[in-house]
Amino acid sequence: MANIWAPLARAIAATGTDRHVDCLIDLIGADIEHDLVTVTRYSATQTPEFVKHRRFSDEMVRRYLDNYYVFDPFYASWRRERRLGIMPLKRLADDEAKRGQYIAGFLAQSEICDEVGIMLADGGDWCLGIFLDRSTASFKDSEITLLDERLPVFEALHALDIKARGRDFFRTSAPTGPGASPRQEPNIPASLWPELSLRERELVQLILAGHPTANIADRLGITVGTVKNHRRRIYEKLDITTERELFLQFFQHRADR
Amino acid sequence: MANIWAPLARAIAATGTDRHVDCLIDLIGADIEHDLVTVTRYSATQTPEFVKHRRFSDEMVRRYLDNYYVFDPFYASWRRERRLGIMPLKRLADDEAKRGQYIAGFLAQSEICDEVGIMLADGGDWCLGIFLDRSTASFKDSEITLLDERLPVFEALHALDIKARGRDFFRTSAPTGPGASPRQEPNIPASLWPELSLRERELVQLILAGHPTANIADRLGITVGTVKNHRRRIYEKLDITTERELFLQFFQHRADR
DNA sequence: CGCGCCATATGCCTAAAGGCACAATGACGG
DNA sequence: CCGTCATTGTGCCTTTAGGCATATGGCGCG
Repeated sequence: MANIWAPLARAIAATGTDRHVDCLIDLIGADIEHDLVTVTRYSATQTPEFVKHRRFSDEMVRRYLDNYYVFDPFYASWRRERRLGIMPLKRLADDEAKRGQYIAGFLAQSEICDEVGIMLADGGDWCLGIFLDRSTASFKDSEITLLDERLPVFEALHALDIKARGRDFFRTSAPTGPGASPRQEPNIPASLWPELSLRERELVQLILAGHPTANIADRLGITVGTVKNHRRRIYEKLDITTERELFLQFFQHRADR
Repeated sequence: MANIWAPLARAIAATGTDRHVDCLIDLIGADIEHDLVTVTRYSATQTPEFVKHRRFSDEMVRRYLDNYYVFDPFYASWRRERRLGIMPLKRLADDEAKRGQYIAGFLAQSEICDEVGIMLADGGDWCLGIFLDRSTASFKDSEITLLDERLPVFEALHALDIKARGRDFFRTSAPTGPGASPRQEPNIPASLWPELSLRERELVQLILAGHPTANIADRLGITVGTVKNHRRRIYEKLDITTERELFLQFFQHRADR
């Protein structure tokens, strides 16, 4: 336990730098024995990206991206459910045929007998999957519990890294609404207002683009009353009471960058 | 030990925000029993600043700043040695006469029997001192050791906060309350909207700063009707019809720079 | 002197946002 | 199963912004 503090301090200091992922791996694996690590990015709509590995073979990376990702139960889980958190391989209630192929084919060839994924939100419909792998012994429940306890720290570190890098979330095309028709719509970074749900972010995007409530209702196919409800909920979460304060918060965020 | 992870995640997420110091206090005191907390900033050349306290008295704050800081052994240590880290009161190899006065005078009046300082670099010749205080029992060596182990994490968090704020000197002034009271008001460049009169520019400044019509009327000593007239005139000149379009025009002007 | 601009004021009405309460449904986790 | 959250909906009321018209006085300019 005492050897967690140094990797933790390093991971904190490394947010926003190129060392972030490496330090995050060090932290996650600090007192969980493992034989190798793979880091992959999953999207709900695109093929996975292989980010990094430790003690894994480049040949197996190539095979994964060529073929085996199709059978990857973690990837399938992300596409189906978008679930974040600690995910042990043996808990994936996946299609048994696919999981069988993943284990018999890919994992066996990689000499992996068990795997646990740490799925962290990565902006948009992407997640970052950091996988600890074992060659001979399976992960114990106590080890999974340890990772579960520490998950909020991993998530906070990764969120901070995204924020420090200032990546934008929405990329919208040109709007064609009546009234306010700006040439350039405000983009809301993923790191801004993390307490908002996806729907609420959609609402905020339209509000900040200058659309009045009735127009937003039309666009989203909901009633004016529902838009008002969302507005109230958003204002509550952001501790404001008016639309103009929303503009100001956003303006301040932009001014701080 | 399991209850360190939630405050740790919160402290990570709070870096660069107004909540940083509060979350840092929560983290430091998470499983170290204490009765009250004081947070002070020391410079090698200026008088101390009292940043924040928990369960301490405003009267004692006043007395400290009026008089007792002169006898503060932590302050003296900082001025003399600039030493950072975990500093228990009983380890301060200070002038015994001064330490005696601090304990007999200030600490006794505050009903504090022991104190440990966590001294973090704060930019320039300043440090941030977060002090855990006990009223009845002294801090144990094992508790000090625990803080020593965790110090790199506290340091990394605070360094990250400084970096995120982009300031050489960290300043924790009173946070602004909810509502439209921005830290930084929009400035309207002279080249923007040259068709506006001086008075109209004054109005726009206040509108963009988030003030509603009634508030603007009060500030300028005119009636609500007059403010509305000005609004109408401004909107005519800028070929818009609503306040939100004014925000958008301004926002676009800023985005274009 | 007349005109236009600016700043200020009044009155009335409409549209829209905000405030509040309540309700239903589905998904998720303990 | 229960509680929580997100999403959607309804209704009623109040507050505020916007729309429109009119008026007055001061100032500068042709």
